[in-house]
Amino acid sequence: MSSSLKDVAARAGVSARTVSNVVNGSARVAAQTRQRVQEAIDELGYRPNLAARSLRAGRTGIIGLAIPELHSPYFGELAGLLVDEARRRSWTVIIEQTRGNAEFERRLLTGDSGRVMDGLIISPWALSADELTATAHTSLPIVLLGERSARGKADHVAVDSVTAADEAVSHLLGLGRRRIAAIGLQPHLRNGTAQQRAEGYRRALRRAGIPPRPEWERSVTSLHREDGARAMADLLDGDTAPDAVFAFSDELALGAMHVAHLRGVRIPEQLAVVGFDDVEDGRYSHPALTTVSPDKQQIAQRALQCLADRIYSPHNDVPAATLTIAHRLLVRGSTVPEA
Amino acid sequence: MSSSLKDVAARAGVSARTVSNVVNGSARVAAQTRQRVQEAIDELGYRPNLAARSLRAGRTGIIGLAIPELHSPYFGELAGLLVDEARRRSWTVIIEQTRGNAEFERRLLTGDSGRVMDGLIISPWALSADELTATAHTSLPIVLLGERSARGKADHVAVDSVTAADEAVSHLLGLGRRRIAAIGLQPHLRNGTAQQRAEGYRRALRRAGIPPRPEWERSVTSLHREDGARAMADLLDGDTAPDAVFAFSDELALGAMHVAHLRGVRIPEQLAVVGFDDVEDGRYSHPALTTVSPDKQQIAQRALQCLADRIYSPHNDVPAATLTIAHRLLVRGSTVPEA
DNA sequence: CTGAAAGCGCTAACAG
DNA sequence: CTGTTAGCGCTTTCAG
Repeated sequence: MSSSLKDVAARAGVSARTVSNVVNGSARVAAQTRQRVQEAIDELGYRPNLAARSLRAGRTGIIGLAIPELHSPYFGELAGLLVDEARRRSWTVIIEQTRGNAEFERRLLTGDSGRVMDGLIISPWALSADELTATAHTSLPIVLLGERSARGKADHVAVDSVTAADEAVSHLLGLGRRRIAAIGLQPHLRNGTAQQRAEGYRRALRRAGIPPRPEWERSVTSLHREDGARAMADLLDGDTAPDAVFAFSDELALGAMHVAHLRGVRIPEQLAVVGFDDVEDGRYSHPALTTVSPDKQQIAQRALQCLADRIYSPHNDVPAATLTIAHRLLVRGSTVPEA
Repeated sequence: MSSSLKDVAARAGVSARTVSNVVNGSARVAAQTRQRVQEAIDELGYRPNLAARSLRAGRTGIIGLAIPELHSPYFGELAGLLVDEARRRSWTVIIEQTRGNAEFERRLLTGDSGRVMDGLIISPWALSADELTATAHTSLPIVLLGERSARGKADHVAVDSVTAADEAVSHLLGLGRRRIAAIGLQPHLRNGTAQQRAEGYRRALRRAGIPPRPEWERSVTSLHREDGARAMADLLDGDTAPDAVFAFSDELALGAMHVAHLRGVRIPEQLAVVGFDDVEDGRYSHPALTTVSPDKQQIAQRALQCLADRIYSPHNDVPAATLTIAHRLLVRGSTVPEA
C-alpha cells in the first residue's frame, strides 16, 4: 500500500493539517516544520490521492474532449492542441471517441459518465447543437466545437463556414472555372457543418450567375479519403466532367485528387481542387492542396477559455457565447500552377 | 447541487445500503423495493459520484495513454484504436502528450499525477525502457509500446523492428537497387526504435555484400514530413544519388517523395521508396507508398490485455511479458510500378 | 432482504 | 503557527 497524509503526519510528528498545508502551500508553515514534513514525504514517497481531494473539492481537474475520431488528421491536430492548452491550465484530458454515434453523444451530455469531468468540449457529429444542449445535464459546463446555433446553454466555437466556403468557391470562379462540383454533403447528419458549406458554395455560384446543379453536389457518409475518391470517380463518370471541385474537407480533397491522378486528369490544369481544414498532408501532397485554413490554435485557446470561465464561475451563470474563429484561404498548387 | 445516494434513500424511504445495492446490482433486492428506488433515482436524476467510489474502491477506472504527439497519423490511428479497446473494457482514457520531453516522461512514471490512473500505456520517446522502468513508481501497472528491452518490470508490446527493416530493405535489393539510403536515424534519442531499424537496414545490406555507407544514413530530429523532405534534399544534393530510400516512418517517406517530385525524380523508376507504419496517407499518396504494416489492432488489444492482467492481479505480481506484434510488407506503387 | 455505521484520504472550519 | 475534527459520497461489515 502507498502512504497517506496521516502516515506522513505521524512520521514527521505533526498533524494532518500541517502536512496538508505543506503540500498545498496554502498557509504559512515554519521553515523548520516544513523541512521535517518534506523529508517525511520524500522518505515515504507520498503522493496525494486525487480521488479524495476531488471528493472534498467537488472538482476533479479533468475535462472531457469528445470528438468523432482521433484518427483523422483534422481532429488529431485539434486534439493535440487542445491537450497542450489544457495542460497549460493544469487540466488533464479524458478522450471520448464518439465514432459518430448519436446515442453515445447524447449519453455524454447527460452526465452518465459519473461526474468525472469538470467540463466537456464536444465536436458534435450525429446530433445538432440544439438536440445536444436540450438533453444536457444542466450543471456540466459545455463548449461546442465546429457548430453554430442560435440559442442554447453552451458556448460555440467555430469558423464561419458559409463565408469560408463562399470564399473558396469564389477563388475557383476567379480562375475562370465554371463547372464547379462540391463533395461532402451529409444530408443524413444534423451537425450543420456540411449544410453551411453547401450553402456558401451555392451562394458563390449564384452570385456569379451560375445556377447550382444537384448532380454536382455529392453526398458522402464520412469525410475520409475513400469517400472523396468515390465521389470523384462518380463525377468523372458523369456526362460533363467538372473543371473544379470544392471538397468540404482536405481528406475528401486528397481522395479526389488521388482518383484524378489515376485517371490521368491533370491538376490544376484540367481540374482545380480546393479543400477545407489545412491539415499537414495537404501541404505535402502532389500538387500541394489549396485549402481553407481555420486558426486551430485559436480554436483550442478560445474553447478552453470558455470552459474555464464556466467552470470557475460560481453558479455557472455565464451567458452562452458564440465565438467565430478566424480563417484564411491558402492558395497552393492544386488551383494555381506552382512556379 | 446534484443529489446523492442519501437523497435517493430518503426519497425512496430506504437506507443508503439498499440504494447502493440497486445501483450496483450487487445483492438481491426485492422487486418492489428496487422499483421504488429506481423511481427515486430517475426523479432526482441521480448519478453516482465517481470520486467517492474511487476513494472507496482504490480504483478509478481510468487509464493513461502517453504518446509523443496526437497529431501524427501513426499515433493518431493507434490512439484511436486504444481508446476504442479501452472503452470495450469499460475504461476511460486520459491522454498525455509528452512532446518528446524526457522530464515529462519520467514524471508520468513516478506517479506525480496523483494516482488518478489505474495503469499507464506509454510509448517512450526520449527515454529508454530501462530508464523509464527504473524510475517507475512500483505500484503503477505499465505497458510499454514500440520498445523492446531485456529486463524490466513492465510489459512490452512491439513489432520486431530489426526483422521488419531487414525485410523492407531486402525488398529493395530484390528489385535490383544497390544505392539504398536510410532516413530516420535518431542518435540523440534512447528509445531504441530508430537504432533497431538502422540495424535491420545494415544487416540486409551486408547480407547482399554491400557495405553500409555512413553518408547514406540520414539523421532526423523528428519523424515529420518536413524532416523527410530535408533529408531527401540533402541526399539528392550529394555526390551519388541513391536509387532507393528506406524511411523509418511513412511520414518521413512522404516528405521524401514530395521533394523527389519537386526535383523531377521519377518514382519508382529512378527512386524507390519504402516507409514504415502503414498510415492512411500512404495509401492515397501518388504513387501509393510501399510500407511495413504493423498490426495496429493487435497492438491495441494486446496492450490492454496486458494492462488488465496487471491491474486485476491481486498483488501486481504478473511477470513482465514481451509481446511481438505481427507485421507485413505491403508493396505498392512507390517501389513497383502500378499496373 | 435491509438498516446502521465505519471509514477510504483529504480539506477547511474552528480552536488553541 | 498548528492541532482537532467534521464530513465530502460511497461501499461494506456487522447486525437484525
